[in-house]
Amino acid sequence: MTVTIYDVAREANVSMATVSRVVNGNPNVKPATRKRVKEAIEKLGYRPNAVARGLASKKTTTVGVIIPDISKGFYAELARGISDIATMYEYNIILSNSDENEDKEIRLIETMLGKQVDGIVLMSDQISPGLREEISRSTVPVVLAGTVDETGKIPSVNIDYRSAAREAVAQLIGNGHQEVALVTGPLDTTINRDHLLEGYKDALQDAGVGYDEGLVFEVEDSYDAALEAWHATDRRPTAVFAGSDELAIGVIHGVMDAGQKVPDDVEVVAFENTKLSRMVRPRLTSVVLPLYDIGAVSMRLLTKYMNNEEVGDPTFILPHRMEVRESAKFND
Amino acid sequence: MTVTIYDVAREANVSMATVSRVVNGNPNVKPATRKRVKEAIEKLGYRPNAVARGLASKKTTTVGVIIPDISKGFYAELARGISDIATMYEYNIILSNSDENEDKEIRLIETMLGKQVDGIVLMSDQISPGLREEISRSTVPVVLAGTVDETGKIPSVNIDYRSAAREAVAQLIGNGHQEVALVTGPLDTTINRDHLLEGYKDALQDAGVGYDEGLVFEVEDSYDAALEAWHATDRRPTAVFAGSDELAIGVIHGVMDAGQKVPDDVEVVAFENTKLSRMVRPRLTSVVLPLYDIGAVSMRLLTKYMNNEEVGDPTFILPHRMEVRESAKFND
DNA sequence: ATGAAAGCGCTAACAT
DNA sequence: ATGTTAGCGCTTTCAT
Repeated sequence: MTVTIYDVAREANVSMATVSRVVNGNPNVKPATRKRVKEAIEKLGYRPNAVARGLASKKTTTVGVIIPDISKGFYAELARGISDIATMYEYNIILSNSDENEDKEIRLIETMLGKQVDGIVLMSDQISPGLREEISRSTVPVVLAGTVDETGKIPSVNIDYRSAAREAVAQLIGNGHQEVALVTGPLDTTINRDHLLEGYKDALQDAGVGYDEGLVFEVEDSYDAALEAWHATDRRPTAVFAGSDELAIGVIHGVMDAGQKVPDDVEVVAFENTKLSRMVRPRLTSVVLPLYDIGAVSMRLLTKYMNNEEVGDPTFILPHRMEVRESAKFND
Repeated sequence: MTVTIYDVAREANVSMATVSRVVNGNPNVKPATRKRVKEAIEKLGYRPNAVARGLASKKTTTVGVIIPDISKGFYAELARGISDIATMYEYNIILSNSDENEDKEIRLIETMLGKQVDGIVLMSDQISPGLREEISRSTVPVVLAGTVDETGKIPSVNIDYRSAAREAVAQLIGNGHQEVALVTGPLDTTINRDHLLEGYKDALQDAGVGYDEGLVFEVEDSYDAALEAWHATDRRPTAVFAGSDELAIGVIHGVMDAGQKVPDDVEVVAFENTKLSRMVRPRLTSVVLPLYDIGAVSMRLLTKYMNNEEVGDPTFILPHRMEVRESAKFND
């Protein structure tokens, strides 16, 4: 039924070793025999069995990708960057959703190692001690994409979220706002707690503005949650820094529902710059997270580790910038 | 370095076959020896090599997923459905983006077959003859998710797009509109050409309304394209059926830019019902495509084929419905 | 430039 | 209930 390297060898009157050589592009084959082998391959419709190859060579040319939820735009964008570079280097990807569940994450790493992946790209909100332990035990390289490891030991690719937040809030303050709110997803994730919130505080402190806990809205990471939070509060800050485009839109609609205008009464800066940011009115001024690039760079980084190339500092920081549209106006 | 089944066997004083049995949950093992083996596994940190297992058993418990573009919400949602059911049945997924490119699609199938996947889920706008040929040659089952095969030979899971379009347009006409526009993505895809457009025509015909080609706007599948199309035309239909949420939002903003109101002056029905539909104002009335379910059902179907279970009609049609919000008002 | 032969780590008869 | 023995289809020395 299945055509093997033996069948090809017989057909071409050579040994299987020779067939293996032409299949793998080894130059030590006389052109004439190479031609004969190729014809035999064509004639028999031979297709190399990657599993057998993987067993013999101990390389599978596939990498594992662990993602919280592929249906979320944020991660899907990262995944596309990872995938494109993987394809470029001729790797395939085993993709699994973790739902941020530590047990699942650990189990997925185990499964992927069992499948003999050559490397792993991991995305998560948080590297728990258990996860870190598992990663450090891994027999193949692991790199984090858009995921901060507080210890800085695990290779990772990110932007400087804290500075980005700080700059955004500074711009808002620079526009004359004294009451700048922060609307963020759950503060139990590293990025929200140690980067967005801290960057927000940094900017306040830089400007000599007092920190007012009542202006920090910690909500579930969704449009509805932001909207409801705005409906529920009677605070009326004149500026808002939101932790995602979706949160920003929720806030904007909340502001509108309160009879105010964006950006005239309230300026809003978002964080992420998905295509959503251009599809709402007013359009969002947003810190742009280069998600595709983060994915791409992390995969590229992984290829280096898989080839045992020297990589200096394992912590990569990509540049970020702000896209100014209508929800907040800055002159730069 | 790597611990094999032999090492475990030696440690537990049994044969490798026995180890294999306990690893695979074969009941024919005395509890006492099972315990010894498990302890040896634990002690040595043994992890079965899935590649070796795959070579010996000719099953890899991994399936290939070919997707146009994982960064598009439409497909990401399908993918999540596929992934969840795959996980449930203990399959892993090799995920690759095709960008709707026929050559890539064919090459991906080849690669996946080379990796010995047990089955393939394919998504595409269009099953070209070349692709269909490749699929029919596949040594493992292939099922289409959210993808229509005109021949009906290839197993697939969809909704009845044509009826959905027909019903949506009929509702609009029922609201008294005589000029109902269709804003659709490229008409060279099966769904747009043979389902949305035809369903639109069906409804017109049902109601005795003449077909006016000038009311069909074929645009690139994006917010901007819809918006620009609306800016460019001087037709002022009072109702619109849009081929996606994104197109609908573009139309709505175009309508607003023309000084008209939705739904007062123009009623708009979208198609897809992404979370976007609730995040814009007015919120979208939209035909809901059960994308997650389509993905889930197609993966479930694939498991049946992989187990050689009998499946009757290979063409599965899931139910659809309309979610009425603000961009069009219906009383039902 | 080509071939022979030994694994890679496991499953799956078959035997006991 | 447990062990023995062939493979699975390929890569990779090592010879020649």
